[in-house]
Amino acid sequence: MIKITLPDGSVKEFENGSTPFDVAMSISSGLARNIISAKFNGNTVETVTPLTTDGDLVLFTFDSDEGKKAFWHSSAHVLAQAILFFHPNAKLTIGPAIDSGFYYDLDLGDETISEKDFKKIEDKFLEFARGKHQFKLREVSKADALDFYKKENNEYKVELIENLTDGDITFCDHADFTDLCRGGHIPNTGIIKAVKVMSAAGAYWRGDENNTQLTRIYGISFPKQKLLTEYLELLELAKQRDHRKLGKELEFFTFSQKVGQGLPLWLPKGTALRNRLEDFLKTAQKKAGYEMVITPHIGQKELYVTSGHYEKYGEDSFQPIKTPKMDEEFLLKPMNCPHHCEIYNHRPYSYKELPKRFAEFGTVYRYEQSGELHGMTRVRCFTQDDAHIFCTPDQLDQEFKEVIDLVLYVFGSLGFEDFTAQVSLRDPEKPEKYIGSTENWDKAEKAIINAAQEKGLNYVVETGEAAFYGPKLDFMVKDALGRSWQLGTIQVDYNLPERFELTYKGSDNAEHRPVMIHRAPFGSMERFIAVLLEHTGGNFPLWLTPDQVIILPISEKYQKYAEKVSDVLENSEIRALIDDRSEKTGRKIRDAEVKKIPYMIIVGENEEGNGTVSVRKHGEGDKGTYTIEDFISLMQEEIKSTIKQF
RNA sequence: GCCGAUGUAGCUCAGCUGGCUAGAGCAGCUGAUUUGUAAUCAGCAGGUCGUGGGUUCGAGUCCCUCCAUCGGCUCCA
Repeated sequence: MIKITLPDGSVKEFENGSTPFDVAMSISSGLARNIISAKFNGNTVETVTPLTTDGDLVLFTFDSDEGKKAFWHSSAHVLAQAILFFHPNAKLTIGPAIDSGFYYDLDLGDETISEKDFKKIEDKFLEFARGKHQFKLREVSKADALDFYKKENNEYKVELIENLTDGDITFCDHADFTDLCRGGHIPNTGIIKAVKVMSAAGAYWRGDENNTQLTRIYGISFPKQKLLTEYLELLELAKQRDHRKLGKELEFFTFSQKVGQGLPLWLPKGTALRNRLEDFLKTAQKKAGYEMVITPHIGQKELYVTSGHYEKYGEDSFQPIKTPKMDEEFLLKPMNCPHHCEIYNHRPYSYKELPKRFAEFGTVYRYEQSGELHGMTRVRCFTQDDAHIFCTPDQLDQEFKEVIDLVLYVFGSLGFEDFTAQVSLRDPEKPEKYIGSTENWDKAEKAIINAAQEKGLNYVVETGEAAFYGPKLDFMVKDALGRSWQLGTIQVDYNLPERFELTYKGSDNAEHRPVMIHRAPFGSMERFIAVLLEHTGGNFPLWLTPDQVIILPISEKYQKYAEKVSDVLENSEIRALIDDRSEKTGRKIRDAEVKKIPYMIIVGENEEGNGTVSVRKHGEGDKGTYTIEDFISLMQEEIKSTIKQF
């Protein structure tokens, strides 16, 4: 007999060799029907794996993340089986579960799969699924495994197996399909009731663009048709919050083929909102001891040779601007730091003057690959809410922590509670990707991790994600479709002070090197506003929204009164419009609702007579009648409650 | 840059396997209407069908080039 401990702490005895399925059966047959995966002593096991020791067992249904993972990973096997049916010569590579669904990467040789083929693949998938084939894991020796895939001429699997240790290799079979796999499957294919092939894309083998490009097929599957329908409806809903759609509808920004790819044009309403955001940060930064600076949009090539950017990116960026003078070349600035270093360098500093904090809403130009451009979240011209802090090594910890506070204040004020803090370190295997000494990198990485820990941030560490000049602490937020974008960023840099020979005079009367912190709480105005649009669906906090109130006179007769109300609001710094079209009130309300204007004020005979306004709130409807003064206090209260002081 | 898809009026879309002067709704303009909590009515105007080339008696429709956009990959100072 073995003792199995369940998550609720209860311990039960079972025959040696019982499976997670047997355990589930002993609890209820309903649970047994629904369990699709299990963890034994922390390791993922199949529901049919015999348990031979005492231990902790967790059972998973589709409702848990682990259950979904097993479900989708198993679905990837069936997907590969269905694709092989139509493309028998395709070579399998890998097929993992992802956050929503799964994919399988295959080398199709000369064949292709496009959207037209999805339906038949789905049909074949479901046909195989209905066969209720069991997933059976079996151990294979390294030699046999290599032999199997060498016979199939599958160099990808051979490469994978060569990196595995003998005795640790398993194949998974279901029906006539076999795949190299370490396990984590659902009991049988019959549980998969619904599948949707989402898209086909190219993906490089092992994520390296020098390798063959494989065909990646994305799919998602569910144990019930209804869940698939709901998922697809959710996707449709998410599309309604797409910043590209909302940005167009709300007239925030546009693009022009004539101006050029990835070069956004900010329209008046978008500009108004952006300026308001900039003012919000300027106020906080002033309190935090920053000083604003302004620098040119171009700089001599020499500037970037000094900074090291030219060597790193010269070939892949906007090419130098020539002048009538021979050998004179300027580059559009891809970042603000070199300019800020030269601002620091304009005079000597005493340690007593540090830290110096130079801030600039600096517009930068980067030649992003054409395939990478994406609405406002990835553009070729954007404005960073940049600042560079020059401090003594002793001040670094404190400064870094204060910057974290500022970023958290900005995120908190705008409702980004659901973010991930990511510490990006260098890849120790690829030192050629980075500039600067190992010693400085060690110091910088340590400083970031310390600060993140002391601030109690819930962070993840990503190796190899550092900038080429230093490690970073990034704040990642997801868009409507769940894609992660880097917004706020804080970076420690020992290299640029070195390269620009920045110094300060210490108390010992000797020259010392300051440490530099790059930081941008928004990241860039473009990306921040894009993600904010997706989060709010265009319904911004009252303080930020371009038009706060629209006044709707019932007819021309009340135009004068509408203007009077507008003037009073304007005197109280409330942004109001008047809809003076000769339309019915219902129409004006509809249009104002579509424009997502937070408050509508209806004025007619009653209001003019009593000096009042009828208030309607966006998305909520009629709020009743207020005196103008009461309405203004109502607005001011709401504005105050949505914006905190730093 | 690579893989797959898309591109018709300011916006959203129709236009079957190539065949009359390319359609609709919204937005716009003109006129009527003077309106009480999500679309008043009528008329008008608006497109060299992304670009350039080709096949054909004939191309929005088929083929190729380029451009842009979308979903991914790689990249992201």
